Amino acid sequence: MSKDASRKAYVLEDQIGHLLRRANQRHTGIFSARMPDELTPTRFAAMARLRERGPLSQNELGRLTAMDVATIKGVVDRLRDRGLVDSSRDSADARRQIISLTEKGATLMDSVMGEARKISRETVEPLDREESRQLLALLRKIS
Amino acid sequence: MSKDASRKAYVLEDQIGHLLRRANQRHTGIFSARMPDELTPTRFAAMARLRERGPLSQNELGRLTAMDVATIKGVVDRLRDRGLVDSSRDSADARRQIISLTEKGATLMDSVMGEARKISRETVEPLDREESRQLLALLRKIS
DNA sequence: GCCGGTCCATTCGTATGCTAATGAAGCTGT
DNA sequence: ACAGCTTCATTAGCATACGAATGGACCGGC
Repeated sequence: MSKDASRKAYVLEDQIGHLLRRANQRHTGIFSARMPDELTPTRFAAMARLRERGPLSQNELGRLTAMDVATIKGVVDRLRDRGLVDSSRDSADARRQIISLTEKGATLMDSVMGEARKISRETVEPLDREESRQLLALLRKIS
Repeated sequence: MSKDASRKAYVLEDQIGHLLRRANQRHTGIFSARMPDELTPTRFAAMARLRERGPLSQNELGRLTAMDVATIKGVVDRLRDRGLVDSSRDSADARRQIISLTEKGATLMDSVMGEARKISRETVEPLDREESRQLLALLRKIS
């Protein structure tokens, strides 16, 4: 009795954290099914930013993609290993690594933008247009 | 022109994947600020299931917490290292590892359930009651 | 009773993701 | 000019997370 009262119902399925984690799993699953192997959601995000903004310092790229310095470093290293980005010291500020898309990286991004849009749509496919608009708005509020 | 047309506006901030990732970051940040160090969101989820269901095979525990076999193994190993769960071979099925909460684990869970509820509330704190109800419903639909 | 298919756990490799510590470089105020 | 603060990048350590491969155990049908 008192045990039940102190427990109340803690239903994992109703917890925001668990639901966010599952929704994320759904998205990354769809992403990896549709995208070429050398792209992952985080790599794609970094390259999308570079495509949008042009060359950026590694630190700035991390901030603009919500990755901390350690994470963005790993992502950039792996993109460089695959020839999708280049890095060079900033001549004006020797602390900075300037990251830029290579030709190969830019071409790849051009070729997958269509898929990226499909992935976003497929992720919210169980929702109607108004629901998915709402979901984006609500997520934006807690980001 | 044609370049702009082929690109249209691909705004990272409007992509469901990016928003889910950011919302998740928010949640895990709040979680680690409020919970004791030995608990992480995934560990907590596993222990919450054990608390709710009693002893489970490692495989079943993984399914019930949406972790694949490799992930749940690591989580269980670390919980066992900390004395929060025990594991033993199932006498009825020699393939299975039965995972159960230890006394220490059960006591810890009892002591943190209040915090867990606060974490869920704080994660959706920017939303009003109706909005957070909607968010949970929408996320449930895409899980 | 055993063969083939399935299930369970483990291991390996790779990728995010975070904190903390370190060191180099830049910047600011005096 | 230089001391102290801040910024940038790197590294080490730990914890998810997943696919693929392996090997052992179960189970169904024959």
